[in-house]
Amino acid sequence: MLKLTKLKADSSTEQKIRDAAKEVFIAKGFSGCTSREIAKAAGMNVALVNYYFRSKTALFKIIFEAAMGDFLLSMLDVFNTDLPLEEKLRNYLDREYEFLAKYPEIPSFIINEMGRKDGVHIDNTAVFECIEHTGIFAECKVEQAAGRMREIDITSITVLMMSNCQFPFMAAAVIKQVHGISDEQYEKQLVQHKQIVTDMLIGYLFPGSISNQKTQK
Amino acid sequence: MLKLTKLKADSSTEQKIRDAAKEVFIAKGFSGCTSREIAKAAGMNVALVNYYFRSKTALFKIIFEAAMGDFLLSMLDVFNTDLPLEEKLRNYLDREYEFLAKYPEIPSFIINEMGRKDGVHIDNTAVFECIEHTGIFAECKVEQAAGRMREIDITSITVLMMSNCQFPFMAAAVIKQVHGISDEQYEKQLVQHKQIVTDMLIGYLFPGSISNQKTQK
DNA sequence: AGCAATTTTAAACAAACGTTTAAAACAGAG
DNA sequence: CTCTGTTTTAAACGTTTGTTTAAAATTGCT
Repeated sequence: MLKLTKLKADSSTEQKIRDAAKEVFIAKGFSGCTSREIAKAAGMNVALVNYYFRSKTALFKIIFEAAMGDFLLSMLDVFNTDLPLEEKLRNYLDREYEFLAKYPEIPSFIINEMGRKDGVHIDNTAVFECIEHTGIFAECKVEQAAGRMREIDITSITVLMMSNCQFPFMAAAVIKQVHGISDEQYEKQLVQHKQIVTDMLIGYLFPGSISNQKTQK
Repeated sequence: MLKLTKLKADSSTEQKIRDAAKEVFIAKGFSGCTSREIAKAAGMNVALVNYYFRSKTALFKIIFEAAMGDFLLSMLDVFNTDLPLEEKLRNYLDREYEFLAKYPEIPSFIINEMGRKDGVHIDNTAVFECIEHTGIFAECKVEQAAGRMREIDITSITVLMMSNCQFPFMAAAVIKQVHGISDEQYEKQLVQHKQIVTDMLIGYLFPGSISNQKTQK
């Protein structure tokens, strides 16, 4: 055999570094952590980080794109169902809060790193068309034309959804400090905030819907 | 005279460093920039940063608290008017979008730095009571008791407001890249998004208000 | 002018950074 | 066991980091 010994390598060490890097990068950002910190978190020597992944920058790109992917995947398979639009959006909100409860730091991570002057740049067409391919946008336009959905451009709809899902997790530290509430209290807060957000968004986007006639409280 | 010469010092150099630090810190965060970068932005020698402000950390605290103050002040004098609550919230949304158009990076800055494990910690009671002292929360409870405002806890109300104001500015880079729109296009987007947010929030918080009967576009 | 205090500078400091090296430890095949 | 390629280690690399130093320039006062 020529060089098939290489195939077994990708299990332990490389994956441990990848996992540690994911945790550290997402928690602290690219410039907020060091190669040695990642190595230590993985229980490895510093040199191994560059042995498996050429450089800190190269490793970061891998982690970032994976995070971006996880985030996208979570929304895509909600949109790929064939429920009515309103139910799809309800499910999206459910899923989003569920995802964010599990990975609350990912939106900050993506937003910060993409906002940096010298930050990462994604293939914009890929992400957008990935979502558009689910037909969700077309579906919105159909509902809007039928008068069942409020006439708002797609961009604003997505910003409304993202704002009300992601911000409560991104600003958790500030909100907890300002309102002087504990971690457990804020978790409960988030549960009821999800309900409020759902009521508000569905009520606003589908003004005539039967599901929000006198559903206040 | 003993040592009154010191009084004139605070005009030029010190202020230039402060201004440069504000710009650089807010744009890149504490760990995203260096002392030398700040000095260069101010056109000064590195040592002067530590001559006027003991350390990078000390300078950062000053900048952070100033940013926090600016942000608070902007909302406080809206709440200190004696307009009806609904008008107050409308004005708040106006002011917030105006402020954020001018300083779009401040929310990210505050949220990121306060979210860091070893990040800055504010005097939580100070900020909260500063807002409470305007009577805005009491006013909400009065309106809620009178059945004119939806029964939602104060925390959720503030989170709703902040989410829909701050997030569109914080995530600007991501949204622009994903939707493939230019800076100018996104500015227009924000103008109409403000209107949408206002309609939605007012409509949700004051369900019976005359100002949102059939105001859909 | 001359003097004392303040402000600015260039240089240096140790520590930490990302990255590379060269040798050691390990694995599998003959 | 030996040999070969892969994985891991400790050490060092040249920079850059925040900070300090000590000398130079500047200022304000008499």
